[in-house]
Amino acid sequence: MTITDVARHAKVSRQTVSNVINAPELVREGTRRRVLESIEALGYRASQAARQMRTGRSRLIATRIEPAEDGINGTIHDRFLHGLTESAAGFGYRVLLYTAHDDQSEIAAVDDLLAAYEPDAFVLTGTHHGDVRTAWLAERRLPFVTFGRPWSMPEGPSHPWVDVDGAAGTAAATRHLLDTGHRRIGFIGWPTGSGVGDDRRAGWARTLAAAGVDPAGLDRTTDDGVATGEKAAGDLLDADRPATALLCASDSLALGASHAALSRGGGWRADGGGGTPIAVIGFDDTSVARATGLTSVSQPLSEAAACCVALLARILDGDEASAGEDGSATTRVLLQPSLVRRQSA
Amino acid sequence: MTITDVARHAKVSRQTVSNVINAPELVREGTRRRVLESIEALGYRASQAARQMRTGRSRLIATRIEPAEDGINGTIHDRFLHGLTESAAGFGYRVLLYTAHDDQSEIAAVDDLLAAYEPDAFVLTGTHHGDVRTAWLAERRLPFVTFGRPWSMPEGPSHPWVDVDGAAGTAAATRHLLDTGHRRIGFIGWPTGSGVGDDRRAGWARTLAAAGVDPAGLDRTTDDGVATGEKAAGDLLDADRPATALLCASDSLALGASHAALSRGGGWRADGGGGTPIAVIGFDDTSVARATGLTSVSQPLSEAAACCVALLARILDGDEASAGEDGSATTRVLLQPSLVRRQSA
DNA sequence: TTGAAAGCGCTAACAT
DNA sequence: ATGTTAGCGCTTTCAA
Repeated sequence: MTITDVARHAKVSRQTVSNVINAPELVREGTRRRVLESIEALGYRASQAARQMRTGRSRLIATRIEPAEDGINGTIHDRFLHGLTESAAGFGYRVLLYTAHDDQSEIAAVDDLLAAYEPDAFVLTGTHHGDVRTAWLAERRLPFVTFGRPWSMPEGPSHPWVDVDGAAGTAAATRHLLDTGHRRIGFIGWPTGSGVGDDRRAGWARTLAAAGVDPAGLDRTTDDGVATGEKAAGDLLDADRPATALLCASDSLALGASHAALSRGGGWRADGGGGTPIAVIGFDDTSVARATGLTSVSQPLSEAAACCVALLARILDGDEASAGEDGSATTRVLLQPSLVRRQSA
Repeated sequence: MTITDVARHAKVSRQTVSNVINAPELVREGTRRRVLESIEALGYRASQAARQMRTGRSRLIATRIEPAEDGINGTIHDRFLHGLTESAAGFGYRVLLYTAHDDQSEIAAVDDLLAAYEPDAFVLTGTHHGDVRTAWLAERRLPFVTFGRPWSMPEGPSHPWVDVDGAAGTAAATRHLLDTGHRRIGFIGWPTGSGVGDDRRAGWARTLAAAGVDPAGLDRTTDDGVATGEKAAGDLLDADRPATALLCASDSLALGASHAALSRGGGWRADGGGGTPIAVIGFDDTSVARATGLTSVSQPLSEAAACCVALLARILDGDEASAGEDGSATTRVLLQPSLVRRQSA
């Protein structure tokens, strides 16, 4: 089933069929309809390989699939990937997967892919300080978008990115806790330097400051995990001036925190028990949060994925009309997360 | 960077370079080394598109990415996908994604993909009774493997598949509970007819039978979910002859069950409280199980993915030598799950 | 063992 | 508005 078959069926030349597909305005109405009917009748679809040879475009977007590392937080990558695949299809692109375990091996994987499959663009996730991947891609003038801000851009021209405003998320969560009457709102986050983590902490800190609450002794730093979260929460709850609410940088930490609250008789699951229950809020709205009734900050992942694809489509399919003055005006998207309220806060 | 550049660099004809890559035994040692050096030096890799035009092989494996539906159990698909991508790369294949929301739309997606990208094979997940996808693919003689048994094959020739022996998993879990002294071991599973669910229930039932334990009043059927699991577990725990252990068809159900146990003071998290704690075991060893200390039956997902790829590679790269008498001897793989013991049982 | 010729299906440039 | 020509990079004959 080739373009020649269609041409024969529609009694036109091969080229006319090609024109109907790629430059319909060049073909007379009647001819076009006849060709389209033939295409329909024969169920023809252009071979991507042949097309790629000619045009140099593969209509493939490559992205890395992560090992679902930590388990709880890994699930968000899954949702992002699904959104990406769906949105890409809408623009006539397909998603090609590769694996890697660090920046360097990802560069190697990208290089490999490039030579063989020539993906038109890349979507990078998990940007971090000192990310060498973006520079590598930028140097080679390869089209790409990151899901995640460039956390350490030494000035210079940036690249297109989509991200979720984590600080706004924790700020909203903190505000909610303040509104519920809490003053001693603890924060359990990751060690300084992680970009994402610092951002989330910042939203909490600035909201507390704006409300005139002293954050002294309310900030805890720990690696991600349920056990570490439980320990840090224990710290905050057993302090001289104990926290009454715990905001966490991840659902893993929050799950641990709610265990700590529970074992001290102040958890939201400990029905009754006297006094206001200890509030706990997580981040990412993972399956665990949904399943356990944990209030959590939710990232609009499908939307983020859709933005990534839209950005790429604009770059690749060169919609000149929408390019800003400097061409970079709308290549940065910061999406707002939302607080999903459940039983825990 | 084409094969011509390499030929020039190595001072041989284009064809010889191609032979070095595709039929090394035809090329004299010295020439081959020289060509390989040129390939290395230039960083050449064959264009997949051009190769595909000639050979009709895309070295692409297509699979569906699911919407991470239920949340908790969806994460296993993620892990499978990662394994698939990694294993495929080992055989020189890449994984191409598509989405669909039911059998019919999946067939449409596959059909679409086929015409444009010509993937060499498909990996189908989530087989079920009355699955129309496999028949569709088989009719067209398209290479594919399913992760999941054909649950309703009306005799006839089957297709290659890889699955995990769910019954063996629940059997092992039941045996473990029996060994720990439990006799009243309840099972909370999905409504009859789901293949996977029936299988898991069967392992429990036959192990109880083998131990001479009467299963009367110990079997509960409910849709998947945390809330439904909690309710069913409540039923079993509040019965005249209450269950002392709860085996569940999923981690979602198990999570609900452990909540029920907890609220009745018999949960494994209720330290002390007198008497043996109520044991709970889940299925799939998801992040939730890991995070909450839930004992769960673990599926070897990377291995399953590796088997899928290996099966496909054998079919596609036609390793005649390893083909059995009837060619189907080793196209069905049933992997054994393992019980991951944690605090809950 | 190596090289030359042909052609996979498509589209960009040019000719009609 | 439609048709003709050429060639993308590769591999499969076939010839040397």
